[in-house]
Amino acid sequence: MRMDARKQDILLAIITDYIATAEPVGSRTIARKYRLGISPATIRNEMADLEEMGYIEQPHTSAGRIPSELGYRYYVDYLMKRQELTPEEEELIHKSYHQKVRDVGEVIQRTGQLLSQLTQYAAMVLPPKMGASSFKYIRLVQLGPEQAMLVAIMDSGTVHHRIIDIPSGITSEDLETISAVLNAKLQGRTMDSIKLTLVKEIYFELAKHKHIIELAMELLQDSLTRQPVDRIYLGGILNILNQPEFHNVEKVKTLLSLLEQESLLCNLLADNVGREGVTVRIGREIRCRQMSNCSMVVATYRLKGRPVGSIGVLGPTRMDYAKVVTVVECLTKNLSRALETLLGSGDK
Amino acid sequence: MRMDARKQDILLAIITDYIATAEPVGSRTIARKYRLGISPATIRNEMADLEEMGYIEQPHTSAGRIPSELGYRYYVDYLMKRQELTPEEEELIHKSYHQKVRDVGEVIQRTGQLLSQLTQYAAMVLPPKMGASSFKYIRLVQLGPEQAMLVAIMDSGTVHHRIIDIPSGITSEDLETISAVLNAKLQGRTMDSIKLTLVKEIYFELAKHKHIIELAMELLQDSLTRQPVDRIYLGGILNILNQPEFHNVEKVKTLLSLLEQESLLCNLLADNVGREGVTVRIGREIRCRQMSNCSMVVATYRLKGRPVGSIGVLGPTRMDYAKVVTVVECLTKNLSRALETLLGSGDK
DNA sequence: GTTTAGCACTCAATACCCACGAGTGCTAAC
DNA sequence: GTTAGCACTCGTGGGTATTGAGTGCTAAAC
Repeated sequence: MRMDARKQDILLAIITDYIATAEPVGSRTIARKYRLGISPATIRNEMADLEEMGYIEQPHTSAGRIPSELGYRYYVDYLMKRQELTPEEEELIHKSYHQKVRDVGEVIQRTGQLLSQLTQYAAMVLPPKMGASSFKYIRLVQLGPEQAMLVAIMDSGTVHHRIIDIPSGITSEDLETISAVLNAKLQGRTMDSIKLTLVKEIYFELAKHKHIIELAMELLQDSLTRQPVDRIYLGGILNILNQPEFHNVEKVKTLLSLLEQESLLCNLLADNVGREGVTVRIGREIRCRQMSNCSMVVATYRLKGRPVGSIGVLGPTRMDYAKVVTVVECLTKNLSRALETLLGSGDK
Repeated sequence: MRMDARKQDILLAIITDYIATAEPVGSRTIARKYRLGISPATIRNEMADLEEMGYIEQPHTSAGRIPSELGYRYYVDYLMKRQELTPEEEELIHKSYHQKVRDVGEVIQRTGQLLSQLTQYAAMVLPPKMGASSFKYIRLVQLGPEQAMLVAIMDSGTVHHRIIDIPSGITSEDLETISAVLNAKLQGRTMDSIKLTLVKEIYFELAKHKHIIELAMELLQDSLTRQPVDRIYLGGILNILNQPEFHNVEKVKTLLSLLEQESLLCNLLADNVGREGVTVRIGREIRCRQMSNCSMVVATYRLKGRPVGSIGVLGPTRMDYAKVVTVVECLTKNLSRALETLLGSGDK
């Protein structure tokens, strides 16, 4: 699948130039800008080959060449070299992560902002997955005669809450009893590890409060299933409008309509959780027809060694991969570290 | 400030037509479509008057007229008649508000979705203001050796939480003591009503735990100031791109850059909290230069009689005011009612 | 005095044409 | 294998003509 050195040089030149200018690049341009020591005519011959091999294509006969998806893939896999961050960028990152933060959401948000700011594309951050974190504290608080608030604090530093209906006979004391039982049984357990046996135990424990047991069970069940529908951080959409490929409003509309579907984005990101390193998805490699002219760069961050979420950048296929990959990698590490310190070495 | 009936008819025709077509409307069109029993020539004369009075203007000599901001204002104040909702729309609203909801955020979100769906413009919803609601339950839970989670449940059904640093000497029991004191002192009090005297009382109570008192105070203080920076619901931006006035990408960019500044939107909405009924802000009446070609329709919703937040629609000045005003009014009522039932008649 | 028909005028939008130039592929010479 | 030369393609940009919607004004009709 590798090609000879000169073809590589030319392909690299084409891609580099196209990423920088967004204009189809011709043989003259390459000969002039990238001193490869060969004439335009030779370059043309090589380009004809490259086109036949599927790495580049021509928008129309009298235009230069642009990279194909295959071309980008080759570039990302073999040609691209990391583009180190500038000292200013390093500084910005460092400052961002050393501000005082109050909750996980804030760290997530700050990461997203950095991501879009540094790359100038759209940024997405999937918050830490609930399933892998364990219960720290659970509490039911009466709100009204028929409503109560269920609050669960996880060791990952997230808080989940919801209002539930309760039968009108229930007193505050009842709720406290339930809270106590739930705490005793669930503390330290993860969402994922709540098995039927455990549920039975709780059931047994609560037998004396039979009138509320169904409520409690429903509630548990529901929490289990509903959590994954968490909100994603999405920012820097504006950046993407500065890209020439989105100068026509139709394109913008199709893209925005996709970005409005959070669940779709969640899935795209979640697919990646657990993978090692930085993943680059080019064009149709994102399994989404309307994003075929986009690319995604995604990586997974970890908490206490476990992969819990991922961050990603979305831009046109003509994206500055070298830069983006570096940024994503760097921020993944920083995010992991920030979460670690935020949530203390409160491991177990 | 009122004008004679015929001028009103013509102004109404111009605005109605322009809202529907987004095209400058000429005298012929009016004579043909709106059978006012007068000839184009007469209409032209009247139009010249209306232009002189400032209600309409001409993009260029050989085009029809479009309403000016003043024209829209006159329309909204005197000419517009409510456009009732269709049975299907009523049905949609009814269904949305009778689904089971789990927390206030969900109601907010659903309202926002309805708002953008029914109007086809961008929708904004400001969540219930914290300041006016009172503490129901407060709790500090240890997360790690130097972190704890502070959770506050408000009677408005919202939950606030943040991670705080704690000196490493503190035990879970300490935290429970603090929680107990805070609960005793703050339960039933509103954010706004926490005065210095109360803070002193808490201070006194906690004197024996002197080593953590500063923490607790800082925490309180901080909660007080930081809460208003709450997240706003924003949706249906896509709708607005369908409007012909946003067919050029530059416009889209300036608008989006504004919409990304949540705090700005919050202020725009918050300005309105407390006002009776539905407020319409046309063009530069929104105090924001870059939104001069937009209008906002805003209304305040209530909880237990107190105004706590507001909802609004943002669209081009050429907006279907009749429809939007009806929708906003209707959803405000529904939202108020939904919150009321969600949070129970747990009044005090 | 008000309304209307007629008419000359304006001006954005559209279509069309043409020249330009960037870029190619091919051929033949080096 | 490399390169210079050349004919060919085709999108772009600028200029011009045409069109048509709409106006303001004037004079006649009501």
